[in-house]
Amino acid sequence: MRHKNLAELPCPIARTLELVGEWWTLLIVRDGLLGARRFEDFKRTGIADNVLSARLKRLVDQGIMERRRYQVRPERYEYVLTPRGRSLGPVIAALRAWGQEWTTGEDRSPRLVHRRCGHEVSVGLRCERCDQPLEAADVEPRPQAGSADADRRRSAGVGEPAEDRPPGAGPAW
Amino acid sequence: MRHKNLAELPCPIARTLELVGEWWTLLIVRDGLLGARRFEDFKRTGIADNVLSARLKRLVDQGIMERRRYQVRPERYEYVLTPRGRSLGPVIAALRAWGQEWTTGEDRSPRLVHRRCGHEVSVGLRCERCDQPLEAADVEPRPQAGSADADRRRSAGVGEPAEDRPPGAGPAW
DNA sequence: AGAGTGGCTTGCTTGGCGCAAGTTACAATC
DNA sequence: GATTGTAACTTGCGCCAAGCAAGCCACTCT
Repeated sequence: MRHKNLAELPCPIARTLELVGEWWTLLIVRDGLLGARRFEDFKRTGIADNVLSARLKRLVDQGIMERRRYQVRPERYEYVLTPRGRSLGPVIAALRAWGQEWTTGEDRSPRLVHRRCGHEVSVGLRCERCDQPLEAADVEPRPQAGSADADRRRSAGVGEPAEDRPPGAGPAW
Repeated sequence: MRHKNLAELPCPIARTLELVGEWWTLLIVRDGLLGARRFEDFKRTGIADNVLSARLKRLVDQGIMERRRYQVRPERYEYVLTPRGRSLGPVIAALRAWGQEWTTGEDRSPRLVHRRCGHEVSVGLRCERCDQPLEAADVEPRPQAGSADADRRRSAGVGEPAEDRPPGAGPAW
């Protein structure tokens, strides 16, 4: 039996994970962002050949990477991120930031710097109107009008701390 | 044979994925951020009982969630994110943003809004010095001094487009 | 007494992953 | 011209993880 198909859930996060949530996939995207192009480049992370082969194939099918021939005799191919793939940058940056803050271990990964000023770059939440960086505490979820979730929340009181729940029981967001 | 242990790689992204990269785990964190607390809440996404049970156990062991008793007879437990878990917010937000831009399908997921002004929130890269939102193209990777990667790059010319590589062959970052 | 609830566990089956070895089509070296 | 090397794969094997269904336990409710 295969993995359950997350793409059928009415949620963009689940759909994204369906495409890139398999073991190794986001590390391949990371390497792609850092300039890896060839099978051997990606293998260096420690992924098994057959798995790498399957992942690259799937990423190409999904339009996240592009397979291009860089040599004719013998035929050799390399893999580069498409715009769709490159726009996973913030996901990778967010994973990286969390790992740096909350895990310990060697860190030989390249810093990400602003090309113009050389200063280190961070990821974060931002309000487009206020044009300000936000903390998680400044943010709250708001069910979409007409969604099943909104209905459920209205009738069950989820989202508003309910009486039978301990204090601080509201959503973290 | 189990999954290979990504935590041994000298990379904060790999270490993060070792902790939350398993199938379903980030959807559980998503639900936690949105206020889910009980086994039944998390099950609603469609995850199998035994898998959910294993994931929650692991998240608790890792300090990402906390198991607390909310009722004595019969004993009932619920799961809430710790600060460590809540700070995965930007990861979830980045996955969500990518899914909204690059996948199609129903979207019943709650919007994330700025608590004060009600305006929708986005995630993105930011230079702390320039205090400006950045595009992926404004960002470049810079190997850490003394890292094995820096050495490899110097000798192999990775990072600087090499002559035997097609145009546009530098890192996307 | 019987049904329902919530948080589990157990057993079964399929398939994903790691590992090692083989394959193809060449180029380079002895 | 025979061997060695290289890059991108594929194949085969064994174990473990995920999905599914069922059962369990300690209650409460009808």
